Amino acid sequence: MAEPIPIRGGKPSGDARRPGRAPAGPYLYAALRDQIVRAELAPGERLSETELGERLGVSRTPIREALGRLRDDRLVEVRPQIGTFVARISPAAVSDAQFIREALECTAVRVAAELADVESMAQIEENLRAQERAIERVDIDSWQLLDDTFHRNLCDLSGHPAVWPVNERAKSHLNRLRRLSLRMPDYLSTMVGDHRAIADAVGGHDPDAAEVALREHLRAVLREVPRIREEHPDYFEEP
Amino acid sequence: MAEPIPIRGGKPSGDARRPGRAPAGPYLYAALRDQIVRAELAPGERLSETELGERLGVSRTPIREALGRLRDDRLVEVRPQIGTFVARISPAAVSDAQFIREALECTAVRVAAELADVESMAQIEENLRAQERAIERVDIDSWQLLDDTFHRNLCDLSGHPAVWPVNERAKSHLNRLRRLSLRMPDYLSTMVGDHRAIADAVGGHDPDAAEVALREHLRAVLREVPRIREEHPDYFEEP
DNA sequence: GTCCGACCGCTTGTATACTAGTATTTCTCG
DNA sequence: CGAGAAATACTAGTATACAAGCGGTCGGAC
Repeated sequence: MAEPIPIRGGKPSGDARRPGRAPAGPYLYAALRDQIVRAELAPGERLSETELGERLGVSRTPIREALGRLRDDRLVEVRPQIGTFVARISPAAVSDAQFIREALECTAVRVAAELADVESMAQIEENLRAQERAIERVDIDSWQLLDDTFHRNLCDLSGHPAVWPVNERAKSHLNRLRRLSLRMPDYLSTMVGDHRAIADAVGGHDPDAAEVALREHLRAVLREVPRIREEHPDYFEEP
Repeated sequence: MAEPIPIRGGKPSGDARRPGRAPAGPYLYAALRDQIVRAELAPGERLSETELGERLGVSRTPIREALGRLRDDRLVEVRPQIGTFVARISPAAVSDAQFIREALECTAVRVAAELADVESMAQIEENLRAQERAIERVDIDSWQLLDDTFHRNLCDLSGHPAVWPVNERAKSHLNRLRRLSLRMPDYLSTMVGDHRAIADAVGGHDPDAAEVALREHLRAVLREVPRIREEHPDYFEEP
């Protein structure tokens, strides 16, 4: 697992300190969530607060705060007195997350298509070019960040910045699948092609076309589920 | 404020114990959220973890857990070393919450209208009758619970039970306004009339009519905002 | 050989203590 | 009398200790 996170109040590990000495909870939450999404903490794996604290160089208290949020996100399951377990991927939870994601992002993209101005489209264009550069470098990590930024920018273009945080947490299960999808050949090029189609519809002020393109794009990951399940049956809940 | 909450581990206050001795955090979260929604904890009011713990008969730890979730819901703002403040109602947050609520509930009701069967409609009918009885008794608390159940049942009818918890947390700001709306004469009768129109469209398997009726219904509370703001200007953020 | 009870090791939930930061109040000096 | 500095009181964040519960193991009895 990761080396101890340098944060305020934690036992010194080397002299590395996080700039600004921000509270540890949010940082730990992001770090643990990322490890779960990347399957570095495998579905079904048993965690303990004490052990996580020792590994990350902090006491149980900020670990508990982070795990509390992960429990809210349904990424871990806490069983009192037994332990904390990385949640397995539930087909029902995936279906629910997909429903929420489509409802939020497709509604937002319609409004974005109505409101899009030159400045917003320039920002989206820049993001698309960065995605293409990341693919040329086969830099999957960068591409994934840019992918998220693309979708976030569209949501924010609706004028409702609170949509993205809600969407992001609701789609945690999908993020796990998306991460597992990335190793398919030509997958990223297909994704960027979809992104360009969506951007063209938004820039052309066509809400219907934007929604259709986005909905189709969002469903791509679901088509990967059977293959992912075949490669990683232990990642999934029993049906 | 409320008398101490009987929970596991807390200092005994009388001998009342909650059945099953469940953890305190979720209970405190619900209690504090309810007090914020009811404006019993006024917007802008300064809380401290120590004081809340003393009032509620528990240590700071479960209070912190509850406040962490309330912070996620944007119902409180935590300023380290200064205090925790009940969030004022932000017009932008209200607008965002309304957007999310419409996106989720209107998408869900369309699916519900397609899937509704006799058993589901019977459950919704029973809820509507209970709403009418609550209005006859002028029992606003019961009605509000039934109102939530009505909307929840519609969401659940989409086959995606995860929608409601996401929606419920996202619309916390709207709940505050809904609570403040209830004292209008004839408001509840209008609400139940809307509910019946929605139910009729769902039962009639008419997704378009169900969405239109629900969207109009959901927007009713926004029309109350100017009056609420006039009566309680201190509840709102500066524009 | 099987079953049951006791014990141990681990867990989470909560209480308490410590630390660092912030704001307010009080005191001193010009 | 006002301004600035120092002291004080409060806060949240984190570390640590204690309590209760759960599951597994081992030993004794049948």
